[in-house]
Amino acid sequence: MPRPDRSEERRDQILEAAIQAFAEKGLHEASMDDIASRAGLSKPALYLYFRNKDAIIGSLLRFFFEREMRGVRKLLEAPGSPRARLDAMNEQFAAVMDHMQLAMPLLLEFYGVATRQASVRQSLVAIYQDFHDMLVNLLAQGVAAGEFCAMDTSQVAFTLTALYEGITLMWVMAPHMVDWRRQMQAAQALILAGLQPALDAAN
Amino acid sequence: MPRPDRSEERRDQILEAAIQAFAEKGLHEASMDDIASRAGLSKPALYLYFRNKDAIIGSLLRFFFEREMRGVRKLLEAPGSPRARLDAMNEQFAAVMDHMQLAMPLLLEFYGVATRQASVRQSLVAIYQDFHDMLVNLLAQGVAAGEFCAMDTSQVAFTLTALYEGITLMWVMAPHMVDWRRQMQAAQALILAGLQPALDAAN
Amino acid sequence: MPRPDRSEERRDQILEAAIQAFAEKGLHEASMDDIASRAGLSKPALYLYFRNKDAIIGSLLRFFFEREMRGVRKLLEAPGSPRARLDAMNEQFAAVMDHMQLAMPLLLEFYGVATRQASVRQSLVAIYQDFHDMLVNLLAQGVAAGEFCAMDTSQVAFTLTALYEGITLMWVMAPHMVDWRRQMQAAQALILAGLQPALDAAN
Amino acid sequence: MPRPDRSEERRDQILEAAIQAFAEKGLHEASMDDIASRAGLSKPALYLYFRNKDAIIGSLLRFFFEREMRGVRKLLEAPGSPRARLDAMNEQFAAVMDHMQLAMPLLLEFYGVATRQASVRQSLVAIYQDFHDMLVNLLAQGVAAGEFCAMDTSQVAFTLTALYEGITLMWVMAPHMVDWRRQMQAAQALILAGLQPALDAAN
DNA sequence: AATGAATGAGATTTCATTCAT
DNA sequence: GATGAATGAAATCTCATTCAT
Repeated sequence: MPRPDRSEERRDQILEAAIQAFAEKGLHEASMDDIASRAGLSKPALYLYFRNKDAIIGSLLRFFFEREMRGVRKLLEAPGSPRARLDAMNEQFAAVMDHMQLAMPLLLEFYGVATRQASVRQSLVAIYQDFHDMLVNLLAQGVAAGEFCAMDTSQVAFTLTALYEGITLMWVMAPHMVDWRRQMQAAQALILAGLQPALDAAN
Repeated sequence: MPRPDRSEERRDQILEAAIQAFAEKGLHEASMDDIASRAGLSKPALYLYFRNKDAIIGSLLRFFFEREMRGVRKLLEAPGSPRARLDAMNEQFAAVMDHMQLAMPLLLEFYGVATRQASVRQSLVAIYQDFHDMLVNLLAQGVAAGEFCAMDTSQVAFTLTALYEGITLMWVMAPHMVDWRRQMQAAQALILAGLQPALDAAN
Repeated sequence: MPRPDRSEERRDQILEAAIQAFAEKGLHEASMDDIASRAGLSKPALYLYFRNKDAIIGSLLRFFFEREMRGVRKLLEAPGSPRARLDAMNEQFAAVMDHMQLAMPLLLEFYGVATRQASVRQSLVAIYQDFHDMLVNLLAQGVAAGEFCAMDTSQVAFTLTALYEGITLMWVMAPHMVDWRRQMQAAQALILAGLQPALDAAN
Repeated sequence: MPRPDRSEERRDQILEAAIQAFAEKGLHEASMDDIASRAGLSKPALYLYFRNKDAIIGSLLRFFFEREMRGVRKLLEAPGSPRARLDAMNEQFAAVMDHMQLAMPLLLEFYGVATRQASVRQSLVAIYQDFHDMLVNLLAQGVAAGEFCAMDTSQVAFTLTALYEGITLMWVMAPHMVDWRRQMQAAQALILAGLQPALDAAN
């Protein structure tokens, strides 16, 4: 009688432990021992599920990024007016941020990894691209529906993406001074103010 | 005959080498040996000028941050209309980015350091604050001069700051796809479009 | 099937090797490598059982001192007349000295450590105190039994303790010239000669 | 005009500094830098006067030991009865101890060095021998003068020497608990009590 | 005579990784 | 599948010692 494959389960257990260890001590400072003890496993056990430390980091990267991409995709398919969906998106990301505050330093270290590993960098760029494309789509719908004036949708999408990144970065550095939700809403309002549908003068 | 003091010179030489080594290999992966060989010195010589590796990183951090703050301060005192000065600022930062492309991964790692060291984090936050304050000042002048409509200057300043950070981050990840100068100009134009003085025509 | 715990065994193995290495080369000159090779282990293996080199030295110190204290305690409980027990004590220590000749330089270095580390110094002083107390006890019994005349037992005990230390020190420096056993017996006889019970003839 | 030779002066200056540094930090822990800075000289200057660190330690050893031997010699030639001269000797050594308390840890480390270097060991043994011979002489005079009963002068001299060493050792370890002067006097009295001239029962 | 500057050699310690069970 | 035990490799740092001036 074959036992159920606990492989997947164990991998998740390890990744969870790795997130904790990395977030707490840093990507380099956290040792395999740190991860093993948090996972309640022995050190060699880690090597049964991951080839080495880099493999753990890689898996974690994919885990983070894929989740982000899933989030983006969902929004793309959500119902509602473009404006409402932008608001919903902010809301959703704000919620994620709240939950992820502790892991944020880790995310930042992932950016550091990305600068050195082309493959990682490309994953990240792919996310930007996806997000950008979705925004373009959303904005175009808004223009078509007369919610926004004519615009260079790609350009505006890029700006919004950069705002997401920038506000997040600042929030990570000074969580007590930056209210992610409020700042993002305000920033978006500022952008959209310049994109009122005609009757007014357009750019 | 007292020999000239080469101390400062050597320190710079080492910091220069450290920038190279760190940018190339990463903050943790670059060893003291890597730095020493790039500086054309022996390893122990490094310890004549810096107490330890952290001291080198610390000096480098201060070096980067202080330069950034100097840049910001200069802009505050520059002549010209607010709009023109915003443009000049973009231009200046764009030029800096061009020169710093190789060191950007290092800068990103510094952000990682910042998330773990309160003192570093505070230096960084101080820069944000300075930049923000300067922008508030600039925007207020623009409002007073009738160049912009009434606004929450602090809010707009924050948004512009976040844009700087966000665009830079994206540019670091995909330098070939992101044209810092153009994107920043466009993003700023977008913001300012919503801040036209009332009842006037567009720019 | 749980493997037997070899932990204690390994620790002893390392301490044994450390004694050899330290005795041979000196406390500072003997490196972790020296200890490891004598123990037939790799250097990192040492760190599985001792936090660092100081921990090894500390364990060794305790090992030496505790053994000495055990020796002292046993004597306290031994049977026989006070005089006979003093002789027995000399005999026992003489035997120990014979076996420990090689480790004596190490012991001397421990004294050096003791001068710089209060905790070590206190352990050593505690041994002196124990030894002294035991001798006081013994002498008091002798006085009570009429074997010795009245005396300042504490003072005499101190003198005997100092003799033990002094003779040992001289023997370490010149083992070929100093016969520990004979010198100690003679010295003790000299002291006891002045402590004849009143009005009695000599021994 | 030849300047006066400052060589000797400089050497003493360095040795003085070395005593301080060694006493404070320990023979191994004190670095050439420590010595140089205490001597108010540069590090290379030390090498103008001493071939290396060991040479400094060697000089210091000789310095200490020779002074001790000079002290011993003086006593030999002093006037007075044997008993009185023994008392005077104690007094003198007690005074030395008072002044040397800080350097005592250093002396102990010298013993450690002695265990590893035959030449040093021999110097030390020579001192023991000198001291012993002087005591033999003194005791013989006392016997001749009827101050002491007949005895094995060599044996008694050895015991007294060991007492000096032992009491000093214990005093170094517990200076607050051991009063060198008092203990040495008492111990000597104890010995001499057994060496009363005849009329009483001899040993 | 004197020293600022430099370095070769080596010490301790850590860690990712593997073996034997 | 799991792990206690072990290690090769490398990193940081220190120090006695020496040049070049």
